[in-house]
Amino acid sequence: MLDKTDRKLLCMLQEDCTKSLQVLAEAVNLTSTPCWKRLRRLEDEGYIRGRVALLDNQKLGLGLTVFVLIKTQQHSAAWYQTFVQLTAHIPEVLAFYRLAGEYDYLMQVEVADMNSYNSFYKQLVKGVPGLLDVTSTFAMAKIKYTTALPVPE
Amino acid sequence: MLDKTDRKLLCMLQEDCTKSLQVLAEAVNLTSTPCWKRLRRLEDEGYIRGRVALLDNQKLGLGLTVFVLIKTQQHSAAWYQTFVQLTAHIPEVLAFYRLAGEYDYLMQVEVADMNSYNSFYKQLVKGVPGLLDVTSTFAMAKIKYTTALPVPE
DNA sequence: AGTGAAAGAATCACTTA
DNA sequence: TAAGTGATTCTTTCACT
Repeated sequence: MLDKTDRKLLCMLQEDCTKSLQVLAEAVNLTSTPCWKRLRRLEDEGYIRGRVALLDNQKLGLGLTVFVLIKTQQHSAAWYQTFVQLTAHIPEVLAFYRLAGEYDYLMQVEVADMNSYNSFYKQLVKGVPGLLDVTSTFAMAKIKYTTALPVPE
Repeated sequence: MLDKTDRKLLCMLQEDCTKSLQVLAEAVNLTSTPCWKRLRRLEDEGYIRGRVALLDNQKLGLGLTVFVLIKTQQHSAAWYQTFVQLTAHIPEVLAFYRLAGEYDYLMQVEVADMNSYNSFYKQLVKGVPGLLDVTSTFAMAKIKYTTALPVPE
């Protein structure tokens, strides 16, 4: 279980994981060793999945975010396998969820422009048979995007 | 502009930013100093937005991902301000996009369970007047979720 | 782009409450 | 069981080549 100190550490690290042990330790009124032991425990127990660098979409020339809503009639395990194989490994697909509701799947796709999206789209509908409805919804503005989860009390 | 070495460094760091300079440098056939200078440049020029720890939803008791599709008739700047103020600062809202198409906004919300989502939902529809259609779509499975952007050639 | 030195941070064995 | 000290080792950073 997590105490208040653990939660504070997790919050700080999901904002910025370059903070040094010293800084983290001071913030929770510890010295570096007990703080380090906590971090290691949080990592070992799986609270921390990893530490990553976040890159800038625009700088990389990725100007277009598309949300793809998909309906299908195929519900066999084999079809699902193929679908996931063909799509989840495409680097432009950042997120991919199976949904409950009107649509069966939601995909977040990051591409350079409409041209690139067109290529992706063709690849998708050609590669995966049995897609009933593929609705592409384009993002006009990114109001918020964070990787920081709400850390409960 | 980015050369092949820069791109490789960016790719490695968006997988795991705890890699030491030595490891990174070896991977791109450099010694640590020139490698470090590149990283600093990539950071200064804004290619790297930050380095963060990724936490585990389940471990934090966040078992429910909801995508909220919103239609509105309000399009004034003032209304938009209020809407964004009231929603973007809610920690359960991880992502929030303005869309082109049938729906006006898409929100990704991470909560513990249906109960918590109910609270969030009530807070949303009470706090923000003029929401025409708020469709909550629940994720059944997370097939893919990555923060790693495709790094172009 | 590289060398080598200096500064800084993480890690650990051991001690204390 | 949790925190602290101090030594060791590993990393980052920088002046200089």
